[in-house]
Amino acid sequence: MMNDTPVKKTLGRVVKSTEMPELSKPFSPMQLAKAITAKRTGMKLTLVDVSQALAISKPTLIKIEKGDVTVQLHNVLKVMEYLGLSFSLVSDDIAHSNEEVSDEQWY
Amino acid sequence: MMNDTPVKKTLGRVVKSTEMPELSKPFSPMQLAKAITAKRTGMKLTLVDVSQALAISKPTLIKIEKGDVTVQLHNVLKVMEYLGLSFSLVSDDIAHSNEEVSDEQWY
DNA sequence: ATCATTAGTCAACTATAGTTTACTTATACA
DNA sequence: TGTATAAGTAAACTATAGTTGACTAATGAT
Repeated sequence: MMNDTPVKKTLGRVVKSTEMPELSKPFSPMQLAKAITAKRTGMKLTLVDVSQALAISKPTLIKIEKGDVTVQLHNVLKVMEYLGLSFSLVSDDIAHSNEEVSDEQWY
Repeated sequence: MMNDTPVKKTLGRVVKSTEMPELSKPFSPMQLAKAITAKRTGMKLTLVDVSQALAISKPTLIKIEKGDVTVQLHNVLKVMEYLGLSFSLVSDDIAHSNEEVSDEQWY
């Protein structure tokens, strides 16, 4: 199954651009990792590009893109912001569903 | 403005339950921190409760609940999972908006 | 087949996150 | 107001994430 698409690079070079994972699926460190790699390659940036721009070492960046969670939240957030990725918080509220729908009258 | 609501604790004790932040607003470390505290207090768990359950020290937990980002992603995720919180990935796609809306016919 | 360029690994070192223990402050209840 | 419980802080120590520099492995172009 062909999962990668070649994309033109700045200097006229072609690089494998890894595919963006399904953002709708439940969050996992690997999903995050893949999204980061996909974004970076899609933006035609090398590990060194990002590494230099954010003052993060290449090995650390690689850890992040491998889904290693033993990294500082700080570093992950820096990378995400730089690449235009963000989180959204999801709470397992176990449905307040019906009772106490609101203080407001809605009908 | 009254921002906290007292809630019955397991041993018949009343504790300030901090309010859940707006999950719809843009993500920030502080939003995450507040959501975690809100969840924990809402579940009537003490810092020590969580700290022991997850084998994370109290100081580290406090760092997390203060929005300090110099903590391991690993620890943040453990706490979130335990409390029933999760992330959802958001990508600033800079609108593919119009062109190539979909492969499918939708009208 | 060779040459750039990028990705990924490794080892030694440095920086700092995380732990433990103890203490202080705040909160709720009697 | 005193007491129990929880939150938060501080310091010394330990564990480990992160860095640097050099090296190897892929990948794509010519």
